[in-house]
Amino acid sequence: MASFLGRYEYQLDQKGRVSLPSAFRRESEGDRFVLLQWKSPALTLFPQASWAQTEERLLTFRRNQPGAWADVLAIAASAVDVTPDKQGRILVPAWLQDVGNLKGKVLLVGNIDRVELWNPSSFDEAIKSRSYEEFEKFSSQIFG
Amino acid sequence: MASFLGRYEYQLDQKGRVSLPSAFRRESEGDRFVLLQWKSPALTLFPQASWAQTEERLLTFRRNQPGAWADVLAIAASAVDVTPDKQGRILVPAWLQDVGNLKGKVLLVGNIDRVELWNPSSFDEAIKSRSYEEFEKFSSQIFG
DNA sequence: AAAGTAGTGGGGAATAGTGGGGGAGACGTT
DNA sequence: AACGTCTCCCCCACTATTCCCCACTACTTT
Repeated sequence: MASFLGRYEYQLDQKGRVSLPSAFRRESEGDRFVLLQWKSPALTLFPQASWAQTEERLLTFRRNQPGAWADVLAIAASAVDVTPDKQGRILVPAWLQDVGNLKGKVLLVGNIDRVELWNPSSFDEAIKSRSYEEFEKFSSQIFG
Repeated sequence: MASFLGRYEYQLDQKGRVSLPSAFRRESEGDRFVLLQWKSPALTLFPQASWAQTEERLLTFRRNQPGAWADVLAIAASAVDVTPDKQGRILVPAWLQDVGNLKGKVLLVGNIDRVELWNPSSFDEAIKSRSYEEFEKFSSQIFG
């Protein structure tokens, strides 16, 4: 299974393309991904394989929890299929650049089974705003 | 299986045609669709294949819940077969434009196994009127 | 030092959306 | 039966976007 780790700060060019770090390309078998926003302001990139499972979950949700239809729709509407070009870049559609607040530098962050795209300063804030005590507890449970 | 994702804002021309996004055309094998309204004010477009299953469900419904005959009839009456023309556009009959409140710009939204046609501002309202807390719960169940 | 790998930039061909002319067929009227 | 109207669909033309490809640079590897 893919395991995406590390952070890479790359350029979003004028055509809306970013390079996918070659380490990430190597990790994922196949070159099909789904890019979407579900957690503002970051964008999330799933390899096709794990997206298929997510899609299943969305479908059962839509069927069993009719009240959630708008949430399912919002997620599907924010998503796109993407495939890297020969240079290993993916195209970020304009509307996702907007909601992700991306222009110029983009931070590509590995998150184990997925990749997140962040505006570098939003990422810093998100990381810094953690509680130190909580992190202590958390990390000792994981690594202790 | 087809997986329709993303949002596209296209023009409904004076003849009542809208382009089906090429991404959607690629997803669906075959070029036969069924367009109808079952959830106001949106219109829904099913690829032939998944419509066949829906039709089965309608039939068993009409058989097992005789009280629902009028609902089944209403749905069947609102539905049309549509096929894109050589330019990839579908024709939206006038009565569906009315009930869908479509004129000028139309938002075509992927909803996994189907495509929805929305008046852009109705869509925004529908999306914005969701509860933030509910979505938090929902999305952590899906993506957590 | 040469060769390979990786990120960045941009030209140009192919694809996709938009608008409208015009012909074929359905239908209703005379 | 002939005529007119309306609808639908094919075709052509124009424009914008997308994506394929080549080139340049920096850095690493051999």
